[in-house]
Order: sequence, then C-alpha cells, then structure tokens
Amino acid sequence: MDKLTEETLRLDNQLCFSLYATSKEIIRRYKPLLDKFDITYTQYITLLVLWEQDGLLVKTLGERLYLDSGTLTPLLTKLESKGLIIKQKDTKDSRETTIHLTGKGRELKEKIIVVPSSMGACVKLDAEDFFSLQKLLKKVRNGLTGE
Amino acid sequence: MDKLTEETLRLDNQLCFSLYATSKEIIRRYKPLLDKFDITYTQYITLLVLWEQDGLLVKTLGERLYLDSGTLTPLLTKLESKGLIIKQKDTKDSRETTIHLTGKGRELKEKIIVVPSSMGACVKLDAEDFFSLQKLLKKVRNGLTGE
DNA sequence: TAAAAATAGATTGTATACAATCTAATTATA
DNA sequence: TATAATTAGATTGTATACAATCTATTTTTA
Repeated sequence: MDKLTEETLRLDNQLCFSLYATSKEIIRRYKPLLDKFDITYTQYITLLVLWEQDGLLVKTLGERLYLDSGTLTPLLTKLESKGLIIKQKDTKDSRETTIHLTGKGRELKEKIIVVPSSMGACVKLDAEDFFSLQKLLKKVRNGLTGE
Repeated sequence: MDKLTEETLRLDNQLCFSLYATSKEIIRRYKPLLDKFDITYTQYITLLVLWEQDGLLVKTLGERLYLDSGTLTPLLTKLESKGLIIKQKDTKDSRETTIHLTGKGRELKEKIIVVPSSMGACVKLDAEDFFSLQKLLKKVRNGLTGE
C-alpha cells in the first residue's frame, strides 16, 4: 500500500473526526453544568432556539437544529413533561404542531446564563481564533454537497 | 433581559453548536458511501485506527477515538460478527482484550480508499482553510479544561 | 503477604440520532 | 372536483454515546 493511501486513511487527517471528537468533548463538559438544571445538551439547544423565538413549529425547530422528527418528538415530549414547553396542535393546519414555552420555561432562561459563560471559560480560544473557527465551520456547512 | 445576555444565548453564537451541527452533517454525507461497505461511521473510524496499528487494546482504541467501553464493547462485537476483527483475551493480563484485524478486515482497507476521497470532494475547503481548521480544532481540544 | 486500591472491559439504563415507514391532513393537478 | 402528490409529525428499528455500576484481575501498600 503506497504512502499517499496510508496518509489519506490516517485518523488524524480526517477533518470529520476532528469535528466529531471536539464536539463530543465539549458537550461532555456541558453535562455537569446542565445537570444542575435537569436538562440535557440537546434539550438545552432546543430551548436556546425557543428563547430566541417562541411559538415555532416542530419543523422549524428541526431545520434550526439539524434534527428530524424522530429525534425531536421524544425530546419535546420530555421537555413538556418537565413543564418547560407546551405542544399545541395548530388550528389552521392540523398537521402542524406549535411549541410554546411555559412560564417555567421562560424563567429558566434567566437562570441559565451562567452556562455559556462557564463554557466560554472552558474553551481557551481568544476572540480572533473563536471567530476564525466559527467562520470556517460555516464555510464547511455551506459548502457541503451531496443530497 | 439585556442585549448582552440575549446575544450570549443566541444559538448561532455557540461554538459548540457549530461543531455539533457541522460534524453531524458531514457524518450524514458519509452514510451512503459507507453503506456500500456495510459499516457505520463509528465502525469506520474504529477500523481507521486498526489499519494504522493492528492489535490494540480496547482501552487504547477508546483513548484514540474518545469512546468508552460502553460504546466500544457492542461496536466491536458487531465488527467481529461481520468478520472484520477478532477479540482476543490477553494471556499476560486477562483483564485486557486485544483487537486484531482479520484477513477480510485488512482487505477492506484496500477497497475503502474511495471514501475519504469522495468526502474530500464533498467538503469544499481549500488546503489553507483545511489546515487552519484542523489547527484550531486541535487547539480547542488541547485547551479544554474541567475534569 | 493479606487487604485495599486500581484497572480493563462488560453491563445497565437513559438519551440521542436518523433512516424508513406510517398516518392524517393539505395541495396540486389532471 | 376526485385523485395523486406532498407535507408535518409520530412511530419503529438500529446504532451510537456515556454515566454508573459490576466483575474479575492485577497492583499497591500497610
């Protein structure tokens, strides 16, 4: 097997693996912080979207979060059972379901501000690197082809 | 709620979410490629490690892949049932298990070279951006604190 | 060296992820 | 307008992830 092939297949040269590993390691750091609020990481990012704009459709949440109904349906059921959101069948188009924050869900926003701050301290990047990284990641997502 | 807090909690400002979303979207692009070889993404990266160095302990694989035994044990069982690897209890220290590629597992390496090539074409980054991104991701992982 | 501590990997339980399929409802079109 | 095509969300099945716990074994240390 030639050198180039060997090099191409090296784990450390796989961009995807770097992303995958880094993402998982950061999410692991979130866990103890989020545990205090009794929510998981995926539940947290779902709430982030709703705190920006309440009353979204499941479909819209899915587009924002890159998640499908197979993931969102049980997750939203859990958030509802925690009393943080309410699912409401739309009256105009009864296929649609609108997600609304409850009072408790809105209150959580005020308390949870410590989470992104603590995580910022955990990820040791200066502002310049932070923005370069964000920009490169967006470039990757926008450039993705296939499907 | 003040402007800064709103801004801090915006999903698009969360580095972790960028990583999480980008990683998932790329892995999704891998699926149809890997389907042809009847392996999943996690099985693929496990094999990448073994193709670099055969005969590793489960523990070492876990360190390389950032995965624990709860994930690796069933995954390795699956790779074994596909006939790609063999699990071997170490004779010196019987707590340890060594993972060996089979002939079939080694042969797969020759065929699978099309996968990283296709993925490279899918991710539209020039060499400079590619290396900057890799460098920044490594910086993040090395800088992570907590635990 | 006997008991305590540590270690490797397996097991259990909970929570994603996502493709594929299903159901009910809405739109498009012949 | 009746039927086909599309759509939103739920369901099903498979495969991760990972914390917590368990078991068997090895190492430390009192």
